[in-house]
Amino acid sequence: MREVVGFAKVCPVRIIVADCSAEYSGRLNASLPLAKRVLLIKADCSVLIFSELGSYKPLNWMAAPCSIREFEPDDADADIDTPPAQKVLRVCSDKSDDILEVTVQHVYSDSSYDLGTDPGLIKDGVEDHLQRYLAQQIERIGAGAKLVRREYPTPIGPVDIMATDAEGTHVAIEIKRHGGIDGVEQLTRYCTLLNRDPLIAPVRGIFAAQTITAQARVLAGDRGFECLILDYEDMKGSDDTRLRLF
Amino acid sequence: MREVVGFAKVCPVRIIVADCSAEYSGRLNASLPLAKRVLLIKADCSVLIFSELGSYKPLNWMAAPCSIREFEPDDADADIDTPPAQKVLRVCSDKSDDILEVTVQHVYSDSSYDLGTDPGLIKDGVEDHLQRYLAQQIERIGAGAKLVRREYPTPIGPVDIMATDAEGTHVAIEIKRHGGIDGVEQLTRYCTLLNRDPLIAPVRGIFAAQTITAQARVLAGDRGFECLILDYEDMKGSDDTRLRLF
DNA sequence: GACTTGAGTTGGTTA
DNA sequence: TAACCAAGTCAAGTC
Repeated sequence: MREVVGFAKVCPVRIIVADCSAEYSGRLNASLPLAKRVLLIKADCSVLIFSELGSYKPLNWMAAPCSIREFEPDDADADIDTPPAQKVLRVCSDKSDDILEVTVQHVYSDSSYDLGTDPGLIKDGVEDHLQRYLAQQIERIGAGAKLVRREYPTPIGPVDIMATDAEGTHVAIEIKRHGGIDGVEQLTRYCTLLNRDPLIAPVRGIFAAQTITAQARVLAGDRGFECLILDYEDMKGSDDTRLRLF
Repeated sequence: MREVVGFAKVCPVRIIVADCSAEYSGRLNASLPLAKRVLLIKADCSVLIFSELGSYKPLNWMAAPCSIREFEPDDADADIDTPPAQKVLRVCSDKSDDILEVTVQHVYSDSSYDLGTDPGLIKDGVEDHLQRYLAQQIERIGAGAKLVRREYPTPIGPVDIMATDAEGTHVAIEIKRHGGIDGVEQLTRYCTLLNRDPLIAPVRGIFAAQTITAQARVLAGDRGFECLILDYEDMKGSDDTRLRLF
């Protein structure tokens, strides 16, 4: 095969529609049989291979930073039985020994565009809001509760919310959008640690989430934690920050 | 705005390069300022918006199943100061009330392709394979070891591999490709539970992975677990399933 | 730079 | 169908 030099320098973004097959070798090996697909080669040389269906995840890809070398077959590669591969893109990761090799058979379209730098996405997250709302509306864990602070620091990471209940007992709250076993484990680690501190012990644990899986609920019960279902819309409706504007 | 009918029926895959802005509203709100980007609209009407950089994840997207309606501005929308939007794509999820609205200002390219169904990806080297090989080659945990079964069921989920060692002591094995603290916690849960059963106790724990983080290693040691590094290529080389073919 | 945690996670398998 | 778990997860924040 003859190497074609300077591939990546043509243009920032290249879109190819072609019959292709691909082999990935790295943390796993993955093989993609010949089919018509969309190849997206971005400015950082990352490569994405898409089919007609499926989510935003490509069938196969190479993440940046990586390098691309392009090969064309010489006559020696010619074979009567199989149509000649028009080109091979060998994409090598710069960080590891991952390799994605794309063999392109027939090209339906190949075009390049300069998009320029992207101003980026502005997000307005939900999990963070759950935490903020519950901190604002801390009596949802029980009348007389008081907020100590959000993101209460410990040596093993911040507790989402630290509060005290009506009796003045400390309450550590772990918040999740969707509560699974992992979240209970996390809360366990915090409570175990906090209960070693005579200034803070005893510490109650509350596992708060919009939804909690059955297994997590059982585990939480086993660990002596209370489960609290959070109704996002309800909390949003009770939000009093709007009132503060007046 | 005037609605353009039948958008999604044009062709399975549509690739648009255009100046566009986008607003997503759903589990969170996300806003994308005007910039030149690549839009990929797949056969299932899912929409992906890419910039020049970043990983395989689009800046913004809508997952299938969803519906697309396309609008064009009428004269009433004309504005002297701002260039007129050429079109608006309103993408609505069929399952939830998620909406992605893409405003397209200037189109550099707009083409469609019929890719056909994809034969799909063939993978090799995922956790399942590690598990299968270790079950086959169970003496990697020590001479005289015997496999009890893979996916050994417990009330809190299946143990990856249950075995016995040369002395007949039960051994619970948790397998990960990359071993972190979570995996050790998982193994801890299993062993704690299993050790309560007088018919099974005592149970040794082995944390087996291709790589194990230093912290997980310390935690595993603290819990009395043995760590075992798995060499996938070596295990694959020792695979005896090929021999069974003869 | 390694590790931890969340994600509009996505995807697959099983009960 | 729902729940659980793995992912070539990715990406952000922290240590």
